[in-house]
Amino acid sequence: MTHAYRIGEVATRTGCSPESIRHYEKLGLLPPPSRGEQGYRYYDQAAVERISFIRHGRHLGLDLHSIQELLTLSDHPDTDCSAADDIASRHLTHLEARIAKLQALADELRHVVHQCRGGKAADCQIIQTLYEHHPTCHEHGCRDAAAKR
Amino acid sequence: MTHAYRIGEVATRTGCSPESIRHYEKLGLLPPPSRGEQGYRYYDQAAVERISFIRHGRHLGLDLHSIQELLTLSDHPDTDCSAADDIASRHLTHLEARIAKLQALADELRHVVHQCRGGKAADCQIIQTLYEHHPTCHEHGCRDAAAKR
DNA sequence: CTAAACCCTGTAATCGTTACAGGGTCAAGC
DNA sequence: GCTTGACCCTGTAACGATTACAGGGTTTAG
Repeated sequence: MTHAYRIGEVATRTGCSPESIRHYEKLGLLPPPSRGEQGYRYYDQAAVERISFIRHGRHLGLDLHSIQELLTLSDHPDTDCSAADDIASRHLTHLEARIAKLQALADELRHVVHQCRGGKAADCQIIQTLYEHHPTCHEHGCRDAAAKR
Repeated sequence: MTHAYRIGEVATRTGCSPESIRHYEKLGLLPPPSRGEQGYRYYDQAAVERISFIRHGRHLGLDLHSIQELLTLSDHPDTDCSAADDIASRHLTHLEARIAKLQALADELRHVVHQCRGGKAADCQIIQTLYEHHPTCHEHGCRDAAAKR
């Protein structure tokens, strides 16, 4: 027996806001649900699971387009699913690149943080660095670049 | 002698697109430059350095609001610059949190990638995981969750 | 003198979500 | 009954930073 949930109930169950659910519908990730006499959306259990699927994908950082592709695969159970693996691998590669980049940024920031406690802005190392920053210089030893000014 | 550059030249020198430069002006990060008879913007060396400053800040992942604050500090050289340190520290903390989160996502993805080579979508572990994903379960050993279906 | 390359303004797109405005519907308590 | 609050509807705009137009004017090189 599959109950009929209104959008607010589904939102609670899935952790998705009603706005997001309507948004997914508009984008075509969700089939249009049945409507009550007053136009309210009514969802069955399958829809709840589909929304959870989307939610979990988002939680993993997948974009809605990738999730759409995965849903399409899921809708055709006889399809070869290596495409799913491709999507996940692609995303993983993308994540790793992003992590590496953020890691590099954090390292750069660590170099300049706590270098100007109590000083004046005119002497601030952080501000100086932004004016004179050379992308190739990541070492502590590069004083000449900072001394040029 | 400070030359007058048109926006395209400045774009080349700073690595910023002309659109971005105009955007920064509209947001108030750049003072309105002087204009030629035909309305062209003309920038001096100080403007080029200011745009480079913005560019470097963006390269570090700072948002334009933080950059705005840093520019204001820089415009008032007698101000105490501990605010600059706060901005950088705040951003570093934010970066580290984001890295940790992405790292966790990457770990989760690594668990599911390469689990369904050549199979059908109906049996795909990736798709199964998205339907049944439990945020608290990060271990390899949690088979019962996957076997419930 | 013409074509390419540049510049101008203003608007809309991107991505996913949130926040409205302006209106309708349903349950509870009085 | 009737009101109050919680819920739902649609449509539009905002967020942040950038990019991509459209539609028009200007400069520069061949």
